[in-house]
Amino acid sequence: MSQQSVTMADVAKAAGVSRTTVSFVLNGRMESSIPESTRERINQAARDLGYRPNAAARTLASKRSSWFGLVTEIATSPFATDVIKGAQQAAWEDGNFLLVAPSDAEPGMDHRAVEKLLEQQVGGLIIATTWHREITVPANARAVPCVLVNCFDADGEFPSVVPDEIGGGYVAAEILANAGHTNIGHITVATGIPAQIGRQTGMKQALREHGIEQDDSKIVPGDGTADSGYHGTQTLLSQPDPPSAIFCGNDRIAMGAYDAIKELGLRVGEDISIVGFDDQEILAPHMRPKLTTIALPFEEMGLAGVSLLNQMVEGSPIENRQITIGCPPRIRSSVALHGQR
Amino acid sequence: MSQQSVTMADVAKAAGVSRTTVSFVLNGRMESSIPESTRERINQAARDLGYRPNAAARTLASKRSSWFGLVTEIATSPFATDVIKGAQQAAWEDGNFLLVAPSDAEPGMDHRAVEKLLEQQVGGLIIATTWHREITVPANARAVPCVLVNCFDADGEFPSVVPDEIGGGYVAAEILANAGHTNIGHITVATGIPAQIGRQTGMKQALREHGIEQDDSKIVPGDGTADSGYHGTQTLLSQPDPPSAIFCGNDRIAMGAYDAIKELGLRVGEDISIVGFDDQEILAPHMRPKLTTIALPFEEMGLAGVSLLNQMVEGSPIENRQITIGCPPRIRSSVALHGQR
DNA sequence: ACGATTTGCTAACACGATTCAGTAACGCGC
DNA sequence: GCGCGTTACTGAATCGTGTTAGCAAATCGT
Repeated sequence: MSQQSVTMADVAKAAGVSRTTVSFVLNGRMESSIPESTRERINQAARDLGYRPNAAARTLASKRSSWFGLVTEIATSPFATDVIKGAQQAAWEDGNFLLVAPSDAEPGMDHRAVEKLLEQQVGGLIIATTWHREITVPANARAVPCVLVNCFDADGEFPSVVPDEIGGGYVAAEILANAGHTNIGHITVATGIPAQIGRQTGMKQALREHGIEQDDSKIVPGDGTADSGYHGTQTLLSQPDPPSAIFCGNDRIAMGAYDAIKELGLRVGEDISIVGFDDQEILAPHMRPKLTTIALPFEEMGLAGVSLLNQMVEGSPIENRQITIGCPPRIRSSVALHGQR
Repeated sequence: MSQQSVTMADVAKAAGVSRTTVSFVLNGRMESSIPESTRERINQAARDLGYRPNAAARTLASKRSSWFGLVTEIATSPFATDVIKGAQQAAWEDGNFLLVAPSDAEPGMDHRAVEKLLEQQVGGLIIATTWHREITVPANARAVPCVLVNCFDADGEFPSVVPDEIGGGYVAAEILANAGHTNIGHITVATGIPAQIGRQTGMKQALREHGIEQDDSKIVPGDGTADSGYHGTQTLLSQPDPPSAIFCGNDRIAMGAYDAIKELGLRVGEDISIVGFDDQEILAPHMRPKLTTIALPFEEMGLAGVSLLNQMVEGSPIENRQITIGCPPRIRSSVALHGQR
């Protein structure tokens, strides 16, 4: 109906020049010598007619598209948002678009998603996961430059961007150590995944450097739920020498820990200090007291992924194929000074 | 480099037919009489060569694209995810794509976003917001069919999909009334927005039908934060005849309410019953006790939006321009029977 | 056995850009 | 007034597909 699309030819006619000239002017090709007067005339005509370039035609003719594909598990995640946001932002600034495809549910879905994206002529691919882990990349993803975000492949064939779990664990423990705590508990986020291994490694290192030794009984396995935090905390606090501080593997665990502590008649951030992990925005700043935690830099990871992809598409050499993004602490009110004075 | 794109012409040559025939077969045009044997030969050739259709060329030639544009505030929202997810799913099932553009930050951004999407030849637009409200639609959105999700325009020019706030408020109050509560408090989610007005209206209606009259002092204004829930609850419970149940305008308010109740030495779900609103997945099911709340149907709204858009694009008449999606209760453990026996 | 219909395909134009190769007009030095 | 370089453009091919119109051969009806 109102599909009265104005084409370059229309603009050309209106300005009294050829399509070629219009193309040069509108794309800002300066190497062709076209006087300011003509440029202005063409731009004016384009504006008057309400000219809107046809991206499909452009893609076809130039063999270069203005978008990247992002494959992610939309389903289970408040995190996906942040990755998308960061990637979106970076792409948008270069005039690029993000085509988001879901990789949920059945296996093989990701292969189909990549296939669909390739059909759309994406210039590059980002594959992102909601929790940090190893994945096997669908074979067809090799057709274009591809970057992994929050995940990695076994042989390191693909460049990847992951959070610095070790650094995060280190900072968490350091915060507690610096506050004077020497008896520190830890409830793990899960067992055997990069998040748990990294965070625990970082914690151990920080404690060692502060001359604190941590008994194995102070580390209790959790499963990422508030329930596991609740029970883990009960376990820790019922020991003969209960810790004065607990590093919780994630914010939900911290949430459960709060409940257990309060039920025992103790006060979080006074009697017992807590540090979480993830910095979930609808959780951590709203807990009482507000949770001190370590942020997972999803937005920055999405951003870094797109930057990396841009470099690859432009053919620049990649100096660093394994980018880790720092996990910055968010100091709030759940850690108390503990001390010997 | 590996851009060895296989075209229809290649498939045609391999199968020993013309390009036209390949196009017919691959698009499943049955009105042209082509024997099964030829079809099979062509399909085989396409598979062997790894043929992948070029969406840009297809869009250009057919003047119909396989994607919709979704404009949303990516930034501030765990909700955006769900809308995207629902829309994604619906679009995907019809072989369509969702092009997601951010409308954040500066005003005018949404206009630019729509412009960009139109350049990509989107066949329709969805404009979604993170909280239910009135918006002014960018003028250029009228170029293609356009549906509003979780928002609406002043004159109802555009079809919209919004949550049934009144129904949600009704159900929330009904849950409490049915449990035997007659003295019910309410902490509003904000002041003067559709969510507050609708939920409060629904609550009043339910209470009236149950023969319960609610004093104005039982309604305290909140601002959507946990803090306002905390203080609101203190206000309510320090009254001469404190309520036995509180309907919280959202889940974060409920979170604050929990803290206030526990601090007073009372037990949530036993001494005081709580109903929330939103059903934030990383919050409500993890609270202790698990929060009974009313869900905001973001995913369904995204889905409904795309369905509506599909109808419009196909030119079907729209029977219902103002779709409201129900807000279903999620019964958990924060409501206790209160009673006269 | 002959015209009419069906079957099985193909030629050719269109879509809206990009881009390479080329050219007409003009100024300028000598 | 001839050659040369610059300025200001334009023509035509190309990208990969959709789509209409039509053609040759096979089949059918009588």
